[in-house]
Amino acid sequence: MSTDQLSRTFAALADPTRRDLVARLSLGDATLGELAGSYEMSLQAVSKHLTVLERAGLVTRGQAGTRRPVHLEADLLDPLTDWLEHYRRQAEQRFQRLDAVLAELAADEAYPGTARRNDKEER
Amino acid sequence: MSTDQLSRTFAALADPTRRDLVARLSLGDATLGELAGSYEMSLQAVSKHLTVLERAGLVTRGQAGTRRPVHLEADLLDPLTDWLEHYRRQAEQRFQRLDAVLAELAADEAYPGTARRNDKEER
DNA sequence: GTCCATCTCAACCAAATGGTTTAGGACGGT
DNA sequence: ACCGTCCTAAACCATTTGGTTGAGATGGAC
Repeated sequence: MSTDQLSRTFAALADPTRRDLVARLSLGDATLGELAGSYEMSLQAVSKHLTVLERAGLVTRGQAGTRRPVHLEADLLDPLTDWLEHYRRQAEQRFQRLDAVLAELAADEAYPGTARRNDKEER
Repeated sequence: MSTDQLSRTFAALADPTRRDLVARLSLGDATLGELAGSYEMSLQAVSKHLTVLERAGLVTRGQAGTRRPVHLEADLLDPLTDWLEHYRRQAEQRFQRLDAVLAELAADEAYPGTARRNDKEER
């Protein structure tokens, strides 16, 4: 899991049960008991999953008597979205540049037989 | 890792080395040897990381003689973004509804002594 | 052909993950 | 004061993960 925040958050969402918990909590806070009812596994297992989400900062647990309402901190999803968008964009732009290069090559149909092989890098 | 696509993809990004590989590949294709130079770990370890990215569909390996250029399939990041955005939005909307309710309560200042307890959230 | 570079495969290992069971602590209601 | 509910803690287990090393394949260059 590698201890850094982004890794913890991605790892937290790399499990269907945990994603389902996030989905449920996006509709409103809930207690462990309420949540655990929906899954096959033991209540303790669900609690462990919540702990994982908590360590990623995605979730906080309140205190109301013996109940512990669980609350989703949805803002914490933003860094992930940002990361994903950044590199998707980067690849997209690079692709468009490559596209432009190819278009230019097509335009230079003047000299045909030039072995163009692997122009892999342009960075 | 749980075998489903979304889990595999989230899990693939839950590692700083793998995220770095994606970052590098977003700038252009590269071979295993080129990539592996940048990391402390063995070339085989980097290859394993690439395999993880490959099984998540984020990366494909070509074939050019004995070289295997690695290519980022940046589109595969979209489902993650979609998932994240969906639940962030959901929570956001719910929060706004709650906000409206609270505003309405505040408007009903008729009876003053109502214990308001912990309205910890305000963003 | 021989040699070198690039990459894959397999065995092995320590540590983390995802679950279980059992036990116990803290509150609220009666 | 007692009981039941809600939750946490801890020990244990199987499997996965992230790394290592060593030993081939495979293909290009000479």
